[in-house]
Amino acid sequence: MLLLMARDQTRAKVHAAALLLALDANGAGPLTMEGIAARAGVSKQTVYRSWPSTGAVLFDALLARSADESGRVVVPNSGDLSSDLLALATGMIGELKDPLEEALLRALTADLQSDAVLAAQYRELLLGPQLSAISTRLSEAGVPASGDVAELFVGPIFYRWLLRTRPFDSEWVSAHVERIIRSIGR
Amino acid sequence: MLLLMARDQTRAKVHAAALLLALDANGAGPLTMEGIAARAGVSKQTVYRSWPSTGAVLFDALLARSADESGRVVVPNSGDLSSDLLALATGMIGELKDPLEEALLRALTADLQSDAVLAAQYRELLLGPQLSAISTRLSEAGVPASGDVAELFVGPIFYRWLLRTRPFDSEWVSAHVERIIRSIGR
Amino acid sequence: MLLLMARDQTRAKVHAAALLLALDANGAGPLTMEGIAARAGVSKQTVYRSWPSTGAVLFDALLARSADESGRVVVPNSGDLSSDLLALATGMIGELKDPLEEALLRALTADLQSDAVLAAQYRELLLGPQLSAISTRLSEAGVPASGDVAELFVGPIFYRWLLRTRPFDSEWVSAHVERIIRSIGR
Amino acid sequence: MLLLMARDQTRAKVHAAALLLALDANGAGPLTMEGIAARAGVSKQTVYRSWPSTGAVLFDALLARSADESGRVVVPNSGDLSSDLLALATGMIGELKDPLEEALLRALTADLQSDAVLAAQYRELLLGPQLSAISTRLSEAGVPASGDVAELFVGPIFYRWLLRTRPFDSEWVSAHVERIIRSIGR
DNA sequence: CGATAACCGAGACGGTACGTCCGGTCTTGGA
DNA sequence: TCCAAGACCGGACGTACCGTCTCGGTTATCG
Repeated sequence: MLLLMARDQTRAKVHAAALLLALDANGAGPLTMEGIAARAGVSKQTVYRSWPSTGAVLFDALLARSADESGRVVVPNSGDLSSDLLALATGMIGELKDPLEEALLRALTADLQSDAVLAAQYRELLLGPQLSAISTRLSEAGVPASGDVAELFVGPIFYRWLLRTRPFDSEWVSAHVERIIRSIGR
Repeated sequence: MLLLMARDQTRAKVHAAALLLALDANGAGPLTMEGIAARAGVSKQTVYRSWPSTGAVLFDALLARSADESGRVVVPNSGDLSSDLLALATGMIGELKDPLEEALLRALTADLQSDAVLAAQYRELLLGPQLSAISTRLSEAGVPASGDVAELFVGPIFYRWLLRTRPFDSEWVSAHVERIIRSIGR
Repeated sequence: MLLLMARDQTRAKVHAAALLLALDANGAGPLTMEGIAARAGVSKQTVYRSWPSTGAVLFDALLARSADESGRVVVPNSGDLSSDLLALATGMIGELKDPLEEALLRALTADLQSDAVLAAQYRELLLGPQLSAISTRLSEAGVPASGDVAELFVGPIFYRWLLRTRPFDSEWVSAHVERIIRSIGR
Repeated sequence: MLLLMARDQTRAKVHAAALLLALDANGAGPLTMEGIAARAGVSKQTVYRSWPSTGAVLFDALLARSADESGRVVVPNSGDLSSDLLALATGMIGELKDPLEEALLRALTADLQSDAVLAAQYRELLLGPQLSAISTRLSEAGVPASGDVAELFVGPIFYRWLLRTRPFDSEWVSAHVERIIRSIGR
């Protein structure tokens, strides 16, 4: 007979509650521990037992999604760097535009500004691997200073998204990739 | 005869208090309206009369600094685009490293994530002009899609600063400028 | 040519505002200086110049009404003590039931509990004369300890009104007067 | 093993604080929720959780005293109505003169003027029973309209106390009882 | 008639208290 | 043994009034 481990069930409920709240309360509601507990039908203490802050809950929910989901954005490697970067950028932007993902990331980004520990974890567990993957793909194409180029590639996308300067359109994406390619200089 | 410009005096006191608090309470203290009022020796209502949130105070303080200070970072125009961009990047990074400026901008950036109105003002009054100035300088040098290139220039700097991926050093800066120049393609 | 003295005009406006506010905000609204000033279309300072508290405004308004109004309840003296007391009680109760008067008196009574100066003025200028008049009428009828009897007459009316134990009806009033007459004992 | 009855303890602390504050801040201090919480060493929210206003706290404290204290003023029944009323009046006046009781009742009476709910509870739970007890005692002595006579007895005492017209002395008390007896008319 | 002072509206200001929300900790009672 | 339920202290929220103050713009007496 299977006894469901209450803890995992609880964990899932809390994650779901955090995602929902981040989604519909984006901008307005500040996403509180109390709110998450209430939405998850769980006592506050249960939430505090496992996570120290709303940011930690969000981060954990994000990690869980990464693990679950097989459809994570992955750096393609077809041999043609230009088309691979285009596909990658399109994938990243698609993810950033997904309402749930967007709400989650914006809420989390706000928390990162005032939580150094969380920020470090974010860099190590999410950002780092992503940048490394891109950097590795560039290295394989013989690009020098591949880490810096990876940042050149990702930076403007992040900048546009975070500060909402202008919406993403496909012309911009392809022009951006072309500029990256040119910047490599052979 | 002394004419007290009561309002301006108050405004200055609040600005000063916000700057100080953003400075030494960076990370730890969450910069509260109550705290600002107390530090400024001013009643809470006086703060609320003029600003709806801590973010608004910070933003206003930042604007006041921009107006006051003649030493704002300005886009140089020596005729040599490469050296001008290098000077500009160095200036921007210097500003981002200034403890006071840094504390201010980080606190403000956190607030921007959950305050759409403030975010819009920030884009229009601070970011926009900066990007425009860079874009104009690029146009004068005959660079096409100068707005996009300006973002390509600024984006990675902002990315590194916000996510603290790696510190800025002079090698990176000059390599970054070179990549930008190459990306223009002719 | 008659030049209206601005001050009296102001005084009248403030009185009117206080009466209106006491009337419709009875129970709910706590009758504030700020509210009175706003309702009177007068600056706060103008109110404070002439009265130290809301209670003082109410009291002054009440005094002004007493002076103005010729129809004040007065102790009748027809020679028949019994019918005179009945007329007096009926008049007093009628006044207490008048919505404006009632609102005014209840608001004022509440203030009296926490303002000793105001309470003393109230006793001396309003209550005292009323009790004295009744006492005098009783004396003229040869009633001993007329002051105490006056209180015996007034006390239960006030008690019923203030604590709202039961509504006044005419049977009670005449029975009350009969009891007072009997209590005199010759 | 110690089981802390947390709630009751809190309740007691709040009651004690309210009594103390009503006592020494009588007249001057307006008895605030914040003050009660501070004096009780309790958070504001804890006070608001259980009572909606200072009046409610006072009323509850008064009720608790009534329940505790065996020495409540009680209507005596020796068979001699006159001496029983005298004892009763003396007891009531003694209680009204007790500084703690007086402070409590005056503060509460002020609140009653602007809180209809509280006023109703006061009538039903404290005044009503008192008047009923007196009325019952009068009925047993064959007094007609005993409820009205009870009010005739209590009204002037309350009137003197509330408006502080004159201090109570024993001559007045016995004269008052005599007048009540005479008013019954056989 | 034009100066001069008093009065007034408007409302900023330093405060105190309001009543609410949330952060974290701790206790209790039922499963 | 675990956990929901929720009381509890603390602190910030944003608002309402308090009573004081300065500011301009009328009035209305007086030189």
